[in-house]
Amino acid sequence: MTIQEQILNAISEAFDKTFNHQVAADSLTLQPTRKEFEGNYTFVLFPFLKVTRMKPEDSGEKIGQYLVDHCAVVSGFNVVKGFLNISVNEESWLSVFQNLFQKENLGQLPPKDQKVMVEFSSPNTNKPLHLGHLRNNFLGFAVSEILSANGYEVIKANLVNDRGIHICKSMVAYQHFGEGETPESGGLKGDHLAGKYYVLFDKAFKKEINELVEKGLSEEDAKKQAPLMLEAQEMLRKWEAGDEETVTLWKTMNSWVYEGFDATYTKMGVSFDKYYYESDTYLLGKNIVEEGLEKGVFFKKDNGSVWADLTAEGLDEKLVLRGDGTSVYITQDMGTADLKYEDFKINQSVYVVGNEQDYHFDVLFKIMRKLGRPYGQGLFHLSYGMVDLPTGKMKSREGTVVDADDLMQEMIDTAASHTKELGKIDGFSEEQAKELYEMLGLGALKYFLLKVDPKKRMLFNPQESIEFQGNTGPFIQYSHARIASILRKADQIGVNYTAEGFDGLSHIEEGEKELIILLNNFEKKIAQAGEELSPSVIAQYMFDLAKEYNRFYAELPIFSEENEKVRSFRVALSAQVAKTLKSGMKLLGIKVPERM
RNA sequence: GGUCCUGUAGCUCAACUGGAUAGAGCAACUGCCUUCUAAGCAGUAGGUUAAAGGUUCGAGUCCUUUCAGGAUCACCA
Repeated sequence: MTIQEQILNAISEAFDKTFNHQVAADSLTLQPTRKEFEGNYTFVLFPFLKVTRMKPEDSGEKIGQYLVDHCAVVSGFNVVKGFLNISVNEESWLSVFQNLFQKENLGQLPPKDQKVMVEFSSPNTNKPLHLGHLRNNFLGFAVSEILSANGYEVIKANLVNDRGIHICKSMVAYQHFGEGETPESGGLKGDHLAGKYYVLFDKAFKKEINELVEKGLSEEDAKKQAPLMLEAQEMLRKWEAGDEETVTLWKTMNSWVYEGFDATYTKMGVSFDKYYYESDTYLLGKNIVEEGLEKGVFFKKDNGSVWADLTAEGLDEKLVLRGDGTSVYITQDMGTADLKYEDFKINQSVYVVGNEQDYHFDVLFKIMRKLGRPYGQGLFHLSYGMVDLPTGKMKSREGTVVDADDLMQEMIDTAASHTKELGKIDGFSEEQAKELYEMLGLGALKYFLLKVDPKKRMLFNPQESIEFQGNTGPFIQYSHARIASILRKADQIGVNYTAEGFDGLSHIEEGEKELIILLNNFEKKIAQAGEELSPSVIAQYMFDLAKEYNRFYAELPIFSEENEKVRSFRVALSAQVAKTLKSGMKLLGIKVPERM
């Protein structure tokens, strides 16, 4: 039983014995006592004044006294207005720490016997990844790690958008302007090469439009009649018909792109268990349209188009199949949802997709539920806000994007120059130094993108946004490296920091108590982050813990402490903080160094 | 126009889901390296939580209205 549970049980008892009022312990809550008051946990009395029929102060006195008399963990209390502040004795905190310290699999909650698929990344194969994708990938990866720590079996899935008109645009431009360029001959990563032709298409296309407009066409007509656009549409038809030359070009260019993506994913530290390709799935879902018609979930209009009527759910009518019998986006999403279930028998499915598709997923999920899918209640859209630049929104066609590869490299370079400036790499081999720069650069970037509540849009200023001080990844990494250094020294001079080493310790300092309380919250935070699908919960916790540790580090001596038990305890406490930091940062996909 | 999201210190974000005097970081200023890593620690300053009503013992949090920013409402993806 945890300390909180013990206190709550005793409070419940107090109500029974003192006020003859029955209230279940698990319906009561404690909150951490604010720093400016004495105590560890606070019980708010206001809701119970009707029961006690006393002033708040007197009610608090009664309950507080009962706790001191009957609850072994409570050492004292005070009442301020309607707040009962409860102090827990030091032995209890020590035993909490003993338990934590000896716990195996720290940060791994018991198996839930549930499978969840997390779909994220989902790139288009006509251009390289950019800053927005970084937020998506880091979020998806972190959420996967967090769910896994919560005891779910997690399948990380990447649904690659490898077909369609936008892919054909790159292909058409390549045919016109490519002159047989390859990634090798051009010295260009494959995804960047495809992106180059996508941009070239747009340029040439705009030029054609202008020419047509000068000849007197409306802009709308010009867009439809521009030869390049007609070519792209023709290429899409050929691709769908399986035209050999088209398919060969498509395969070639996509294989270049995948090589490029692989390199980017490797650098990001992101991986997938399952790839889906839209070229395989884009025809799925038509059978569901039939099924929906039979079940009366969909209806057919005069021109043959099929619709879902969601007006009763507060939404509009939604097209699910065109009049000519061809699919729309949501048709294939319905099919893919079924496919995922058939492949893995998943209980839950998380879609990490930007908030511009909120409505789409609202519709999709409502449809799947109306169709009675067994996984219907387990569908979640992890909707995240866009990343804006100081100059406004990113537009890939206009080249106003922050490229993912470039940005990661910049971060690593900055980390390198910063580290050298501080003179922190004495004794590092070149290899080790390089590894450290990557750790720090990517740690800073990942932490920056993950510490914010996912649903909020965020501003990214390339010059100013990434810091290495304060609430940042490197701050936490630094805290870990500091402790690693302490542990090295402890081993070297032979400090026994096993549980026996500080057994029977009689007193702990305030700062140490604060650390124990924080350490004890780790699994609660993991559970919360899992429920909310929010890595920012973990990020915030990591910062709080590192901050509190650094205070401890500055205030209390370790090796110059003369009492052997106290010294052992402080090393053990440090070791536990390091373990927790490492484990928590892993949930964010961030590595921590032993030295920096 | 309908629907949804967001609005907290100059900037970037918190606030344990309705609790005490709204907290951190950055930027500014002041201290602390002859003891375990100063990418650190301590402190000063910075707020009408966009605005106005309401609900109650209590509201940044819930409700209503207004304002501002964004997204979305295609036989596009």
